[in-house]
Amino acid sequence: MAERKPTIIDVARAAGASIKTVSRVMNNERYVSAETRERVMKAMAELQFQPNRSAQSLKGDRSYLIAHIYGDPGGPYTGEIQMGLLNRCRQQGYHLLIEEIDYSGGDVQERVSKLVHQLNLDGVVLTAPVTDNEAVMQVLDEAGVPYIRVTPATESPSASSVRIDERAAAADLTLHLLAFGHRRIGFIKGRANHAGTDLRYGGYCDALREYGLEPEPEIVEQGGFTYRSALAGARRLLSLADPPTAIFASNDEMAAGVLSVAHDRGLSLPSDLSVVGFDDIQLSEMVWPPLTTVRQPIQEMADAAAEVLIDLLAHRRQSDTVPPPIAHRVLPHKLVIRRSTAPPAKR
Amino acid sequence: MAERKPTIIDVARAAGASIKTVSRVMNNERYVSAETRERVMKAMAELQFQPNRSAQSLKGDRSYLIAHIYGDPGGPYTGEIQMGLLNRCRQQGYHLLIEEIDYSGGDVQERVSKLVHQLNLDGVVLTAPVTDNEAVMQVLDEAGVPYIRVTPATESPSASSVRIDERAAAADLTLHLLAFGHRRIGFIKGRANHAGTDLRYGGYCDALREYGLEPEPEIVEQGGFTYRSALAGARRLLSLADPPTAIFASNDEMAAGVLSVAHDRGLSLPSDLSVVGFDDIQLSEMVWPPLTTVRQPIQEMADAAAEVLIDLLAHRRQSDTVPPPIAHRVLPHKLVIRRSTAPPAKR
DNA sequence: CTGAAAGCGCTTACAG
DNA sequence: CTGAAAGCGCTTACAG
Repeated sequence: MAERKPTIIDVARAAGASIKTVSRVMNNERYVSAETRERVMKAMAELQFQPNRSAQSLKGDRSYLIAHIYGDPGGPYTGEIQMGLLNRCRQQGYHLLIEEIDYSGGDVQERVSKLVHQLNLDGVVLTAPVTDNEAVMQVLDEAGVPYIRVTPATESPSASSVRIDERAAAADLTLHLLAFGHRRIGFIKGRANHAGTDLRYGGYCDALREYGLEPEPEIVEQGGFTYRSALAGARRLLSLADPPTAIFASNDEMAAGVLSVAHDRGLSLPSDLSVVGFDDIQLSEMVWPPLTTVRQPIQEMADAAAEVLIDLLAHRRQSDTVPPPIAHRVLPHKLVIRRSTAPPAKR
Repeated sequence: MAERKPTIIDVARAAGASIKTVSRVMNNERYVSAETRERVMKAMAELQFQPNRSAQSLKGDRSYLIAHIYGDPGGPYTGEIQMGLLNRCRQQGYHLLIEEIDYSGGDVQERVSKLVHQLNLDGVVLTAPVTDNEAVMQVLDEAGVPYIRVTPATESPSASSVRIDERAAAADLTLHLLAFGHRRIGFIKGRANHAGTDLRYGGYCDALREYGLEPEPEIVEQGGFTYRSALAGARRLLSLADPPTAIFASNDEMAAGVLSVAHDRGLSLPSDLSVVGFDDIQLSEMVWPPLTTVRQPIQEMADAAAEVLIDLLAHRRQSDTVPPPIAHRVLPHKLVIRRSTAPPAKR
């Protein structure tokens, strides 16, 4: 069974210094002579000393724990976000806790409060739709736990955020279809209460108007960001007497749903129907035809979020430095043209 | 900013009891009179008391932290595993930490050791390929941290495991193709050093032999469990003078790759080519045609893993009870027949 | 059934 | 630049 783990006392003894000095070295504080520092470092290495985070957390107030709070269980978006967060956290010695909250449930405040208080969380990353949850933000504000919002509906003056310009991205995608000659472009919306839903629809409308067109409610369907949620809408659109020649689905999973419905009807793609998605998750390459979509740099966004958050935490500990200002980063998106779009076939 | 959080002392004062008594109530220990227990519970509720996990962890030795250690970043399998773990952990008051280890990197031991010692992890869930990593298990054994293995290559007498019978599942899938009349069935293997790779290939061979056939190396390709890794093999198989009438890809992502290659060649599916995958991840419904595959109940496996682990932890704390025996659960798999398989077309 | 004391491994003021 | 003391909020023996 486990040997006794070395403590700061063992290190101090081995280095011939006080525990306070060891603590100083551990925390990279100033005022330790180079010589002493080296002796301590050597002792730490020899003993394979690893500070006990619980003890650090109890008196100090850092836990080295960052939580990702989200409400999109198992989705590919969440997976990619976590990959980005993980990379950055690991580099900086933080650990990542994942907390899915049942967004519809009423226990949201309580769960977040428990998390924060019991675990002494250092910081939190919020993704949609939790990124816009006032109750969650209130708990975090009251507890004084810093957080960063990924893709919030509106930027707040009190918390930093990372996003892409979803409206512009949706417009780019729509313009791509318009440039191909499509004039009747169906649209499938995302989940209500989700920031991206309105922004993407807004970008679609912007682009249509640029071409002197008005969105037609007849070819706009409600979806929910899942594959299944797009099926009914796609069927209705393709059953119209005058069906659209292209369909813009508000994310890639819904676009995959549109493709399935089209295949099922024996349409030949993309000549009979062009389809675009949004996000450029891995799925978009795996369906047939591969999706034209707009790439959100999800991992980079997550990485940037973690970076901003950790930077904030570092400054918090050094009360003599000026805290970094609230920042709202907008990362570049990119139109990715694959084989699911083409000029409309002549009728 | 945050009010001072109530501590056990505040609760004791409010309830007119000692802190030890409060501690007893918190930990559900015996020897507290019903009356006292109730007074304490009431005080805890009124003060919204939430025990500080760092303090509990420092002296006691539970952190309420369970880590999932894996080596398959961002894959859908990992996402579903985590959903299952999360559900169970939440119910039991545990939090889930995710630690992706760069499986090829050499720092595996060190990272796991850090995790365990710094964070006082209560337990660990291992999934493939880490589930078979001797170095990781050694660190955990030495540290005395309980762990459970999901789908290990071989069951060990010292750690519980959860799995499905992959060999039988692969045989079932192959028999399904054989029953349709396919006799030339290509196979794309998974990543080397991954337990599932050999088991799935083994099941394929078992089924062929049941029909008096021998596997032909000419139609067996090496893949790596990713979409891209299947493309080259699929192209080679379909370029043969006598191409297979069906292809068994060792997981769903690779099967999606096979479908893409087939579409690209203008084959009509499934009449020109039947394709099967393995796992039944969400993707399998989203491609065209939807994949015939075998369902691993990934979430249930994760749930069972967390359950077994947490049960173990509970017994550890009560030294007077007999620890639960090492268990190796085999969950049922299920053949899922969709539209990617059909009898071979006449030639 | 209940409680007073000591201590977990660190960090925070406070002195030198 | 360095260190001795106190304390974070709990739990573990140990007494009653």
